[in-house]
Amino acid sequence: MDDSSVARQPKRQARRVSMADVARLAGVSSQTVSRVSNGHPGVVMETRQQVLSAMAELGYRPNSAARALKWGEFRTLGVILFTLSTTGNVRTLEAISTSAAQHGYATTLLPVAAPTQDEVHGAFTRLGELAVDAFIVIMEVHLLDAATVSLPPNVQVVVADSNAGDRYSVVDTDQAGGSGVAVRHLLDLGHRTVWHLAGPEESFAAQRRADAWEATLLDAGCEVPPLVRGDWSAESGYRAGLALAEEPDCTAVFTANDQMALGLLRALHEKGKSVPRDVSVVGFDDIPEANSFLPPLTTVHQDFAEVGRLLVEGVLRQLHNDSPERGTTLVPTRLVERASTAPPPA
Amino acid sequence: MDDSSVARQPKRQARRVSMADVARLAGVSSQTVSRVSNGHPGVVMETRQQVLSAMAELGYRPNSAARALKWGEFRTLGVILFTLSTTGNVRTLEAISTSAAQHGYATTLLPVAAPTQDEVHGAFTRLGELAVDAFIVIMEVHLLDAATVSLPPNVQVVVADSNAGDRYSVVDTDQAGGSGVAVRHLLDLGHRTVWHLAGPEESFAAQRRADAWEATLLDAGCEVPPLVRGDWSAESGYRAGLALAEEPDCTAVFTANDQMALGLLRALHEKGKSVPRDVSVVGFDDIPEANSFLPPLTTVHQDFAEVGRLLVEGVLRQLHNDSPERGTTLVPTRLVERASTAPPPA
DNA sequence: GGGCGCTATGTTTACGTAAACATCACATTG
DNA sequence: CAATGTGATGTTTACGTAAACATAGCGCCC
Repeated sequence: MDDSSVARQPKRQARRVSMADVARLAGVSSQTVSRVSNGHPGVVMETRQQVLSAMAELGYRPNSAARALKWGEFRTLGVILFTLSTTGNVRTLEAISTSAAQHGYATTLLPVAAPTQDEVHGAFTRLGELAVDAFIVIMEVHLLDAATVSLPPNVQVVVADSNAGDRYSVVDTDQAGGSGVAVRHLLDLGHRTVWHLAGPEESFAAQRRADAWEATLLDAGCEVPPLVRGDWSAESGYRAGLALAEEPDCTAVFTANDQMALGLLRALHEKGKSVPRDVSVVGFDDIPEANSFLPPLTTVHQDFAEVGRLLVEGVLRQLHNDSPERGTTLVPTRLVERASTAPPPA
Repeated sequence: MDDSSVARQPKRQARRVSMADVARLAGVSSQTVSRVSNGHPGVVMETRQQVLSAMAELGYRPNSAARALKWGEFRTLGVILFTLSTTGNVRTLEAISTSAAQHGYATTLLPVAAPTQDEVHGAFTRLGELAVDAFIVIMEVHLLDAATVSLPPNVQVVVADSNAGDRYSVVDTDQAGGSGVAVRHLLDLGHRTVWHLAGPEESFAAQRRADAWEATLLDAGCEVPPLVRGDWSAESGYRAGLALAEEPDCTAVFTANDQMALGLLRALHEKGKSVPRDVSVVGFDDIPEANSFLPPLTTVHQDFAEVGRLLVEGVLRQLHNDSPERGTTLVPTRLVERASTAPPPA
């Protein structure tokens, strides 16, 4: 599987063209080539042209390793995450890479196959070898805890989707706020209480959403129905929906993400329950497809772009100040009202 | 926006600990530190221990720039893509990064904000500066054409989702085969012809699917209905669906991706058309949610994992042989039959 | 017209690592 | 016991780039 331990030999293939080669062809010193390559002033037009055409002729390409060695930086951010199969991770990654690009940084992915301790440990061990200036970690915090020992020192880190604000700089969606708004929206419509289809236990985000759901219900003096667990997938939402359809007093469901809501809608439909007439449903994420569900889904909109932007700015700030930061930054959510919620049946 | 042109100054922050520092503390030569760091034999246990504890005390982390300079490789692949908002790109990227990791390579993202020529040109210019050994390009081929001039020379490239097999090594899903199967499935059910909701014009994949749809219909001696264009989004599928619902003889639709099919289903439902009783629908991609659509969607399954695997293996092979390859490798698809297709109404 | 400053270019050096080569201590052997 | 080999460690060098410093040519001013 992993041949990274295979003996590494310096590649003795035809050596790449270097500044010296270009300099020789152009009849100048390599320093002049360097000046042209970096757009420095003080090179007369004629010389510049000679160098440029020599570069073109040889297919010169600056060696980023040597550059990085000289500069002490790669202009690259490393992103550690478990999976690209959840919307949140993908959209966050997209925002990170876009934002990083705007700051002149590339983004290197360090996928961790499974969120097991061994895998995480291995990933952090390999981290030190990566051509990366700083890291952004998108993962459940208890796994980060387990691996903390091997987190390379002297490296700036920012964490998403975590509660480790006491030890790292954390940026996260305001899970609690969003969940509260979702639940209160349903209560305001007149529902006596709200059921919750939660994400998997090991997810920090799922936990936060479930906690806020319960707190909001208690705060409003409502009964707290038993918690139903899914695993983020539409399929798990479908299974949960089949069960919830049997609960006669279940008139409102807050689902921890939109995919599960999709499955839930299908189950309710199959069971002959109409949404929103018989049951109201609120999702979380506001994926682009949510507007095309049957019916269009009322859901909590997450601003992934903002999360990504703050992550990148945070880690670059730490990098430039050469000092770590702590504390949690929450990105607000907003409720998007569509057609899946209504007052309870009379 | 882009501050990559801002004057770069070598970071004069507290210099990182180097082998020399470790060597000094451990009372050995830096070469011995190197030997320990790389697990070479021929270092006596006691010395090794001293070095290791000196490393730990100073928080030593090998400098990957110097390493890369020495070895001539970064063990990193660059992936150029336009967007992470389409399922295909995301899933392909996921497969690439996983497969690369198994070969001991990291994956660097080079997002191109918009598929305009300027953007692409800029991206390719920046490529040369990236700490990357080879590239995988996921993009529409005509844009690659426009930018070809500035594609860095002496670099191995593999392309996904393209028809540039005559100039590059290309790996792609068998778009034509998959589309043919989808259309024939509908014809076999007894539909007189099949309508097509295509992806955007500038997409190569969309073009291939549309071409195959038309060819299959002609091949079967069917009338070819006017082509309907979407933009991959569920919203565009919805708009197209509203129009198609007005076509009395439209009993079967082949949709170029699953998201558009979702929107189409909503539109048909709103217009009082039952799927599959009145209209049959086939999608493309087989996203995880397709099974939870109303009704569960019959669709063409793409093996993104295989595409990613082949891309990585192809580019690594080129890298190790130091010679480019050409030609196209097609990854087969398969039809997943669910509940959205049936014989036409009597 | 000689010194001064400015511009264009060349030379030296350092970045951190690791291969290649050099040395040294000690054990083995004839 | 001296010659020889062997294993552990140190020294030199090169990777490609770019900052810092050096130099050479030239116009300008008093």
